[in-house]
Amino acid sequence: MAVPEPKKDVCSFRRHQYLARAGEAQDHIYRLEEGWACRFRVLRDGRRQIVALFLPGELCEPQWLLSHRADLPVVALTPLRATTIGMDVADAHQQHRRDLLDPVYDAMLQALNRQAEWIVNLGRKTAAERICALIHDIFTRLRNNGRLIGDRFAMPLTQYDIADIVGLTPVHVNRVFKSLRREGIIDLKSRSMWIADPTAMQQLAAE
Amino acid sequence: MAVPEPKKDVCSFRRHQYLARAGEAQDHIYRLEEGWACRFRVLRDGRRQIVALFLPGELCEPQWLLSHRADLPVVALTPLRATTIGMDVADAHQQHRRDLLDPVYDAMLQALNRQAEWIVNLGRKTAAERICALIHDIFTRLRNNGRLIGDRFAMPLTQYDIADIVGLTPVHVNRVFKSLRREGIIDLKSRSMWIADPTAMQQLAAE
DNA sequence: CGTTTGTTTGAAATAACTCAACGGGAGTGG
DNA sequence: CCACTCCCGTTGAGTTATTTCAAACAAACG
Repeated sequence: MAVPEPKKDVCSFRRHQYLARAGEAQDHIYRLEEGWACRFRVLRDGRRQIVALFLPGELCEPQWLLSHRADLPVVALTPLRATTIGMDVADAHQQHRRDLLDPVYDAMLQALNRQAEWIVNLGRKTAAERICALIHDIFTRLRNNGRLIGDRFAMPLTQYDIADIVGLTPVHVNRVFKSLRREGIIDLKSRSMWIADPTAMQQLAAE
Repeated sequence: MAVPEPKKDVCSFRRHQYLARAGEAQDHIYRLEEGWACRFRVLRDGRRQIVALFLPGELCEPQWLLSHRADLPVVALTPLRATTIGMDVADAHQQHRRDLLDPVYDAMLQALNRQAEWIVNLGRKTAAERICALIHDIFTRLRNNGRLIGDRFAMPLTQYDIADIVGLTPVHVNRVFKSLRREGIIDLKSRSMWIADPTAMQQLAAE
């Protein structure tokens, strides 16, 4: 009996284009092939906080397969190429296709753990520790997805983006970067980053 | 054909007793009947951050059914009574028992949303806003579970606990409480809390 | 080539922290 | 029943990390 593989449509987004609006119904999730995206929340007075970061090679918002709904907006941080994974995969439930479902559950569990980690970062770490934690997290995830370029990796985030991830001011993010650079811990030019020592970086992140 | 209902064992814990240690394998989850618990993380230098709060009537760590593992420790904040929900419920997958599974998935989705909300609170809100958000969240959840006592509700958290939730110092938590009390927004005595106006409280939480 | 977006820096203001001390209440043991 | 301890709440004074405001500069962009 032939079970059809789920169909994968390709789609692309411009920078700052929405992948989902708050409250919108969703009948598919994304897998990012190229480019970065994030989920965020804006308070009434304009304060903005990014609550999830999606890197190339990762599943974006796997929990939509359970909730069928985007609770928060998702927007492209860079130009983006993605494939869609439709709800038909959710029917794998009935088809005993754990092989299709496991990556989705896995991504959900990872998301849950990463969010817990960010609560720790925001609640209990200094500015420098938060930024080092972010850099180390990005480095590790890009490496896991085979996205290192020599001893460097893409860092397309602006200092405003980073500020909205680590819960600081863009100005202060800039000062921390300046200090990390001065001490030779990182090198960052034209959206490409190098870090001297990943293990040392993890220490600085107070992991 | 008779499908057996999942068996529910009752168990109880003392305050500060662990429901799970970090990294431990788990073959069941809990439903809290009475008492509060939390998941937390301690950094090497002792800084502590609570990343999830579990109130009476709620499922505790539903994602264990997927991961079979406690990534972070869970501890009782008060004396605790709970029932267990075993892995056999996970087999509901194969039995098409969505009726058993839905509450679990629902709890997972709620946990995910609450965590996102806390990232916003910690990243972008002032001390008073964070504490009001916590009070409002607790009030709402207790009300949803029918745990209000007249116009009051149980608040067994110490100011140390609260500090570790909202990412502040116990001393500063105390000062914020003092100010909320002075303005007649809350009343708190002998572990029982009253709030003047839930809607106003939500406003103070910067929503 | 002008415009916009992002980075960098300085000086002053402030929210939250640290340190230190005291007081009350709840157990506990004599 | 008292004394002792421990935990928790409370308060004050001084310090610091981060923000705010303002401005200039660089880079990307159409």
